[in-house]
Amino acid sequence: MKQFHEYQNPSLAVDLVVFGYHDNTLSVLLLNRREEPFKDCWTLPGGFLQMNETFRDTCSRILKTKVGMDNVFLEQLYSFDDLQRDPRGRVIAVGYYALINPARFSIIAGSMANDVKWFNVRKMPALGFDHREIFQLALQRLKSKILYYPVGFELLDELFTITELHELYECILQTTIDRRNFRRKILDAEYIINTGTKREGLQNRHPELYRFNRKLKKNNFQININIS
Amino acid sequence: MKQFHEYQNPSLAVDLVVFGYHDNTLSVLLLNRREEPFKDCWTLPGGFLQMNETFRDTCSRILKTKVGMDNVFLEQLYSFDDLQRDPRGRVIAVGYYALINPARFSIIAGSMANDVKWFNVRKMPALGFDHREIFQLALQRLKSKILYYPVGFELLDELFTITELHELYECILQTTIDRRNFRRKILDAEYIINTGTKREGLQNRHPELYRFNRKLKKNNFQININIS
DNA sequence: GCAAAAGTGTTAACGCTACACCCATGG
DNA sequence: CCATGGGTGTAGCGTTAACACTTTTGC
Repeated sequence: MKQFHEYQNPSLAVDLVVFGYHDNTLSVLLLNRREEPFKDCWTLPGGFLQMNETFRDTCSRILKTKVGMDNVFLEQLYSFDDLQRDPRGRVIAVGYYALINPARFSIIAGSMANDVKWFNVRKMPALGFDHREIFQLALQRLKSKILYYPVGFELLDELFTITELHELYECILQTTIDRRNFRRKILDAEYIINTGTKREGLQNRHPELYRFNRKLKKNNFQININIS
Repeated sequence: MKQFHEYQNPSLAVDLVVFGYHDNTLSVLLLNRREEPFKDCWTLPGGFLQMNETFRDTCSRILKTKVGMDNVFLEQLYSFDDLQRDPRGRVIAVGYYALINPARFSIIAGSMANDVKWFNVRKMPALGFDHREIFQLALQRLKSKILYYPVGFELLDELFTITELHELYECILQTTIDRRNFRRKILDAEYIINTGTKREGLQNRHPELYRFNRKLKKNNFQININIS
């Protein structure tokens, strides 16, 4: 029998769909490649797995080195194994998506010049490799996840108003949701806690500030959408 | 820069959770290993990915050679990348689950002697590697999938009665579901088509036979469970 | 006719949608 | 005191859960 690592194995990469929410817009972080293949094309940030790394480790390393982010929400999406997906050879990619609050990091089209840029998810450029497929799966996953799991908090500040959370939901789901029904749903589910403080300095009534309830009980949560 | 495949890469394997339904019991196919590691332990069927294969190809090859099955429902579960998950070295496994109708295949504890056996999912033995984790994720996925997608048909015969489908749901979800409400839900969703024929030779009223409607419209399907 | 399972109908309770209304704030 | 958005309440509708009843078959 052959020794274990004498078999030829495909290369293993991680590709990241990094979602950020800012100014009522859901965006994804893209890199403009300097090298072939897909030179000068936009692609998802990604990198190869090293022997002593888990996928999460690789994701963290990429996020840290390429875009200066740390300690973010990460979830595995799917593994992409098409034989032709990388012109350099057999590369299998494990897709992950990350949710980050752009306000926490300073690289909004910053340090890496034109290399790194946020793109509105509704105005995506052509992507290299099979990254469009990965991106679309990530967006779809985010849409369904937010309906039954409190994932939106990763995209907002520590303290937020219900209106801000409401706008986030409308933005991600691309629908209108009744403001008052949304409020009741979210409060009933006990996903958020009233901090007692209010957002000051607005022209009108100061809304109450909430934070995410990390000790939530059960999955008694289901946003229903009104399509109109 | 190094050539592409000179990097050392982890080995890539596929592990399969093969579900079968028979006699009102949901079962999983396990193999008793002849070799180290985990010699004489029960494990999920699995195998290494070859350079010219997709994961699905690998799954099909394993199903065909190890248990003689062909052309079955397959879905990717998750990729397992713990550094220590295989004592032989770094092996990354992509979990898949399959749904099969045991009646279609003859290897119910057959050709491979004591090697291959169905286990009731409620009475699983200890499993080698991290296979218990993979199995549990598969079972959980099946449970949630069956609530919104007509996946149960893969486990039944071509023609089936509503009662049989109902029993399948109760078995997988481990609850009781009101017979009459279940019938209405399933019929309203138009997931099944009345064939006009009836199951003959029973002691009581002959139930109508249905088959799966492959041209279903939309995801207007949601089984709700009554826990009692 | 009886037992057992299949098929059909009904009702009451609940949850959701679609609203109207009041409140707080700055200008 | 007006404009603007935040906060609260509620009526009506639709869906669902929880049932009872009838039908068909073999013995």
